[in-house]
Amino acid sequence: MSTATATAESGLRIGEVARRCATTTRTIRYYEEIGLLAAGSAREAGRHRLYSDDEVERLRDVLRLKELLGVSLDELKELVEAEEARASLRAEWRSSNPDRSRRLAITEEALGHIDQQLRLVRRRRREIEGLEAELDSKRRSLRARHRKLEAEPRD
Amino acid sequence: MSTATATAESGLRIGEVARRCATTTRTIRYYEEIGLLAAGSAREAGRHRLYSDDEVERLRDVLRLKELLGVSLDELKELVEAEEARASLRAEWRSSNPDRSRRLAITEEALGHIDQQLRLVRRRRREIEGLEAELDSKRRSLRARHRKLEAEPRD
DNA sequence: TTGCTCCTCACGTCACGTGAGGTGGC
DNA sequence: TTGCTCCTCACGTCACGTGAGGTGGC
Repeated sequence: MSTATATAESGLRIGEVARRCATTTRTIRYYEEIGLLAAGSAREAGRHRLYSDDEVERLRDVLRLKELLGVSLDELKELVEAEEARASLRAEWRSSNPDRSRRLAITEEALGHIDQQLRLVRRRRREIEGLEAELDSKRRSLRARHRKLEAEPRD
Repeated sequence: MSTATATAESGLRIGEVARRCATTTRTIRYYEEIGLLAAGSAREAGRHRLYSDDEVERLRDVLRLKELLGVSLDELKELVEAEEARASLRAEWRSSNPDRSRRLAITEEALGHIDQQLRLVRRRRREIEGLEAELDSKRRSLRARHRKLEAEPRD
């Protein structure tokens, strides 16, 4: 039963990952090449790349940030590194059973990363809303003109 | 008194236009090269390009659409051509004094163009809102965790 | 006349697209 | 074994960036 929809057991191949993330295999390989994505679990040269569901989820998030914020791959890399820092903090949280003050510090750092992303996203939303408001206003005045014309007597 | 802030009389030079649109002279020349911008008023080769305030306004709109919608220059070209169609309709409206049914047709076509842009912008806004909602939810659960930790007894 | 901005090539770069030719796993 | 997807070069493309060398207008 393990066709394209392979289970987490074996890992997903790059083509299926690209399909699930609505991107291309070339893009995934390129991101690995420039160090934006980790080079998936120490594969021997020439062998197939395999990805876990978690890695797919991460890639999807990264692509969405790039798409919606319109950042360069350099800027994106910084966001991704922040994400990775958060991931390693989560790992520390779960494994090494840190004390209360360490837990507080971890939570605060994670909040900082989220807040940074939120600032970028909110600024973007406001810009979009500004454009939408302008278009709406143009539309309203056109609608008003159209109604007036309809009310005018036929010549 | 005509320094960088030249009046509409003479027209603006490309450097000042770039500054006002927060872009570069190279981008403006490139857009002209690929036919996205009209080649400003039949200039003899080698002479300075000059732009009216209207052209600056148009360029700013075009750049904002590209920036916020993340479209390719080919797709952008289609949007610009729709804008130009609207502009020539406005010209017809003002100059040739068309009759009522022609006026209705012009208004309806203009509404169509605005609606197309609005659809793109609204879809984009919804995508951004989705991302923002996810980040907000992550942030809330982190905040909750943080408050719990603060309430915990010091160890 | 002196600066400053403009002009046109033209090669460089970023973020991939697109074959060419070959190997690997169900 | 047969297909299909994968692999690695490597050159092409889009949207500009960045000088090189020269001319134009206040």
